[in-house]
Amino acid sequence: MLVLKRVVSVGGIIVPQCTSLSVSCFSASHCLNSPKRHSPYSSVDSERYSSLVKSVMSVRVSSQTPETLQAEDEHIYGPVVKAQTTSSGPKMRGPKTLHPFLNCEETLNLEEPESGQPVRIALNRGQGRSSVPSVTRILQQTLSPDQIFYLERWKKRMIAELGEEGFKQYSLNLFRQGKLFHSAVEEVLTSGTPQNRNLSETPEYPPDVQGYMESISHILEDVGAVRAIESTVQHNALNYLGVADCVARYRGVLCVIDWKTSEKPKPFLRNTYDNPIQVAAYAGALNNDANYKYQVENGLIVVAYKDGSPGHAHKLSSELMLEYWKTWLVRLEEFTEQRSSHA
DNA sequence: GGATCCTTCTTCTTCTTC
Repeated sequence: MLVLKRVVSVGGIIVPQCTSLSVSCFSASHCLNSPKRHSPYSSVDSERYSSLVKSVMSVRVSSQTPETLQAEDEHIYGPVVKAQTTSSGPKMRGPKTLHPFLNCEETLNLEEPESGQPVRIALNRGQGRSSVPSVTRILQQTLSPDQIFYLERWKKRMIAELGEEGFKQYSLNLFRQGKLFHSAVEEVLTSGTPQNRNLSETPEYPPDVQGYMESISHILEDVGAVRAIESTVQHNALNYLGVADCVARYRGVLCVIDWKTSEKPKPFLRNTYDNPIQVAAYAGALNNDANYKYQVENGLIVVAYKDGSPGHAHKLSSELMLEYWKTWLVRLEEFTEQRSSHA
């Protein structure tokens, strides 16, 4: 049975998300090319029924909408300068074909030994890659109008509080902490297996990183068999690339892992916004990149907190990964359309 | 040497009651 879990707005299009997809979908790539067989919702005219679906599926109903909030903000902050929109043609309803998330055609060496140093393929933009867009850029340029609205509102409020310069420093500091945290995680993971990492001798992290590392120490204990770290993945057929944080086993399951720092608690997967799409995009690229001789179906988003409170590990099952992969394909196609209309 | 790239982050209603 299919269960309609929630409704996600993708570039202004309401996409019903389903669970309980057939597991057999992942063993044969042809299944991915015929989603209708598995999801009756994929044939729904989502534009026509979007408001209905939204009102039915929304558990919590707020009297405030982006529209009413915008009117209020305009009153307080002045008129909004709207970004130019590019959608001149008919609204896209989803990708015409679903490219396989897994690459089943190539001979894969699943028996590849997992010991040894993790792979780290550096990003080399010089080798004809300059025109290949990145996962981050694609996600940033295909944010939904709601996402753009809330992000802009947040930014305005922060600037009102901190001033332009204060906000700039605040943002730089968040980025700096994120980078330091990534380096520290990398250092721990390359220092050995969970068993022989010397956890009693706590390494001296920079003060800004100490709390984050404490926050995820219980999660790192379950991460082993690290295969790749900060490694470039490129989907040659779909023409995009990215740098995956980590590929390793979490509680025995091979995952693409993304490490995140956060100021706010993110106890649920839905609190991580586009992060699951990012992870699915990396996994799909890795699965279709000849540099990697194995396939990864699962994902993990690890959220760390500065005050050292227990971090969250959000598991992305292969079923969920496939759902987010489909969402990624929509975003990718939207980006490609944007690009061609600008050319 | 400088410029550019990929990342690093940032959003999710309100204030009604026990």
